[in-house]
Amino acid sequence: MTLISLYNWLYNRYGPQRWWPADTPFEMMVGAILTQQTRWENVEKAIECMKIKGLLSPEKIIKAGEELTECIRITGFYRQKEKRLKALSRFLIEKGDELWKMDTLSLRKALLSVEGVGKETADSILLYAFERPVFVVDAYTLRILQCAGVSVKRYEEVRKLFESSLPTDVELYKEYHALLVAHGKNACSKNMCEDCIVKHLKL
DNA sequence: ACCCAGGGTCATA
DNA sequence: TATGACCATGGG
Repeated sequence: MTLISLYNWLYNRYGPQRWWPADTPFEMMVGAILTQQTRWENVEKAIECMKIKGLLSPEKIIKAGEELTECIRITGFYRQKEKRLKALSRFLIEKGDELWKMDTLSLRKALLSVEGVGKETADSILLYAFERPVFVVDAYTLRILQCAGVSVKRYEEVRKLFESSLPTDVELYKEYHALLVAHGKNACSKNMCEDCIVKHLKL
């Protein structure tokens, strides 16, 4: 059992996921902040609200007040997330187009310097907004590997494990991470390792 | 009533 | 480096 056959197993089980569900790179980045430790369904509501209020741009967000607060309240941690959205917006306005010319490593470092953008959020943005071949590791990824009997290491090591075991393919990375989340939500959430089907796959 | 969600930061040891 | 507290609303 390899990570490639795990992908095939997940794909056969759940089908194509077609992530990230967003119309623009900026919308994707906003979603990445808002979905931290939060159900995606509530993020969708928040983003829809922001669209209706015309707040879905960096320029509007840095100037926004109570309107923005009310839109994102549903996603929880909303005081933090409001600051984070503003920090991200300031960052994007300041850097402008040069971000798209940067090499992936520099871009990753730059993203990590933004308040509220940690490893997973940065890597999500790199993969889904900037289309860079970076494998996104999250809590589900670690848990599923654990369920499957793979000795789980730290974040960076797991990322390198996937990146070195798979062809460097942005579309593959996108689907794979989405599939891991799909399976995680379905059968491998917290304290559900016994029901997590991948443990029977013998990796 | 209780557990958890598509994390990150900060203080502490 | 590695834990733990904290952030906060909403769904099961």
